[in-house]
Amino acid sequence: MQTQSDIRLTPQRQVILEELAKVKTHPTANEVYDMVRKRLPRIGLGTVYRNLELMADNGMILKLEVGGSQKRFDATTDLHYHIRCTGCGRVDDIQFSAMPQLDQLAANSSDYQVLGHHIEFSGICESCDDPQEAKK
Amino acid sequence: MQTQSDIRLTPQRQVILEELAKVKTHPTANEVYDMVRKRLPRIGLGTVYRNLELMADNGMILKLEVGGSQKRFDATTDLHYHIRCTGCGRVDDIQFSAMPQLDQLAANSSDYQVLGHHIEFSGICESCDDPQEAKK
DNA sequence: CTGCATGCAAACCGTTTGCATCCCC
DNA sequence: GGGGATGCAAACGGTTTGCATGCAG
Repeated sequence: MQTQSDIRLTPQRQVILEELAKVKTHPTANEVYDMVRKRLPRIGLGTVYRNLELMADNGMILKLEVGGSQKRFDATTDLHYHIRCTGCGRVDDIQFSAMPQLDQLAANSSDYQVLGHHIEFSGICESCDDPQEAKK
Repeated sequence: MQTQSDIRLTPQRQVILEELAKVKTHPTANEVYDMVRKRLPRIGLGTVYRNLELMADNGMILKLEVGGSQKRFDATTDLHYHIRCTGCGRVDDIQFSAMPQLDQLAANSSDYQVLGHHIEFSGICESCDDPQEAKK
């Protein structure tokens, strides 16, 4: 919960940030790596992971811990929801207003100190909306 | 989306199911393995994974694709929400009624064929509610 | 000159899979 | 006897980490 005060903006970090901001998808670390590598061919995958993690901790970007085996990253940090295609795994934004009041409900019905929430819808995206692919 | 018609109830499967039903937590595959191993010492981890996966496909149990690196399993299959402790990673149920109407909202504001949703709250559980542990 | 950041490669961890054996129908 | 289920161990994919080098302050 720190601010971005103390993070040095190295070329690598800047490029990661720019490339992430450039896409509306929610790329995995590897996808970010691929995008960034076009501009910085010698960058290491470890650096990408380290910096994505660091920026997420700093609140500069969002780390999405959605279903599926890979984490995804999002340059848009305000509260919004996502939908994941059970066919191909892609993740899109859901365009309706967030419901911060849910946190209150949760706080009332648990012993936790509630910090926030995330809603993840699942469905079939247009490209996968083919009787064949639909399963699994 | 098949029914449990065609699944053979082997001793291993039965024990997995029983042990899972016995706990209110949402154990990871490894935790299930540990519980089951007390009764079936020779069971393999692969068998546990295979059967959890199979039962989830059959709708007999729920596979929770929550945040964090591990999948968790739940013997309660009706729609309900969860809260995950950012300190220790434990997952508890949230006791308020589900909101199936959210799916309609999502359907209206996306090009997906919406299948369902899950809400995951995050917070600090009682045991971790110690200024020291709270971070990270 | 000092420390943080990087590239690289090896390690790690959760999960999946191939295979030989076993057991139930 | 045949097909699925099991135990075991090796492979796998995504992520993390140790380490030597590089670069900025």
